[in-house]
Amino acid sequence: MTDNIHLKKAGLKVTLPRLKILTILEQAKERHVSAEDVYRALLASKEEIGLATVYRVLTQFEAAGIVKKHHFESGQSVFELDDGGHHDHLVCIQCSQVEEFMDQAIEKRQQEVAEQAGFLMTDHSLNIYGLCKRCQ
Amino acid sequence: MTDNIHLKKAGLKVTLPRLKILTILEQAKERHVSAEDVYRALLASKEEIGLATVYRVLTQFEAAGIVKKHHFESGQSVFELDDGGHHDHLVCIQCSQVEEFMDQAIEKRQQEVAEQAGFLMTDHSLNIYGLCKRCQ
DNA sequence: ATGTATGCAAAACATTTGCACCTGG
DNA sequence: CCAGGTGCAAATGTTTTGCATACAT
Repeated sequence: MTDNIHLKKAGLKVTLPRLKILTILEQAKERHVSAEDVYRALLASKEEIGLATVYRVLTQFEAAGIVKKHHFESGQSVFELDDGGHHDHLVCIQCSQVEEFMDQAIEKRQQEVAEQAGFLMTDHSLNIYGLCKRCQ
Repeated sequence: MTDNIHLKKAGLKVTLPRLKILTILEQAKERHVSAEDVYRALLASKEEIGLATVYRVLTQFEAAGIVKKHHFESGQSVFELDDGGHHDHLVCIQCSQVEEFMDQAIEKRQQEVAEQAGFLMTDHSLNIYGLCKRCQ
């Protein structure tokens, strides 16, 4: 299975917790999940994996470039599989659902703004908060 | 003094802690400060104000539109006086210094992106992370 | 075998809250 | 005087860590 390769390539031992967590991230209905979400999903599938391990594994995955971590307003961090493509987020303040978008014009202007300020941009995050279609 | 008016207009009693905290926000070298920063500044000026009060007052100030609260990557929230004008942020990942900017083209595109997705935008935050001039 | 991962419980943070006391209008 | 504000300590919610045990290679 391709998951093993993913992990090995990242220099991580192929362990059951890591595989399970990776599977959950791949099969989650919502692409953007919190550590707690992952933990609950593990419990639901009768896995004996501690919350501490979930945090440790997600942190390792982030360092390995397997997932991306975001800090929305909610207080807890959310993770999503990193498919390599950059995008920004629309976050519903009612149902917490997250949609992704990507706008070349904005990306370009950001780069220009950073340059103009003498900043060496390493990263950026743009989140639009509001009510999604269903919550209005 | 204009601070009293600020507070009264917000329906807040003019108390010593509130005045002191407002003064600190106005006189801070760095416009963007954490609750802890404010608390330390109070200690430095020999004020007997608890950290809980700092949080309470800052939260009230936010509700009253006196300050804005931001969640950068750092884990703690930072506050800045709200002068009414919207702007986004350039955050130095080394020295934590924050610069402000505002770009009409980006603002406009954001609005369009939200509309296109059927989102009713209530708020948005754009943060560019990187190394500031001095830290490169 | 052996170095790395894990589970559990405890610690560490940032922030909030309950409650008795104090204070501004 | 008295509603509202404050200080302190304890509670909360999230994330991290120490350590003895279990597991992958």
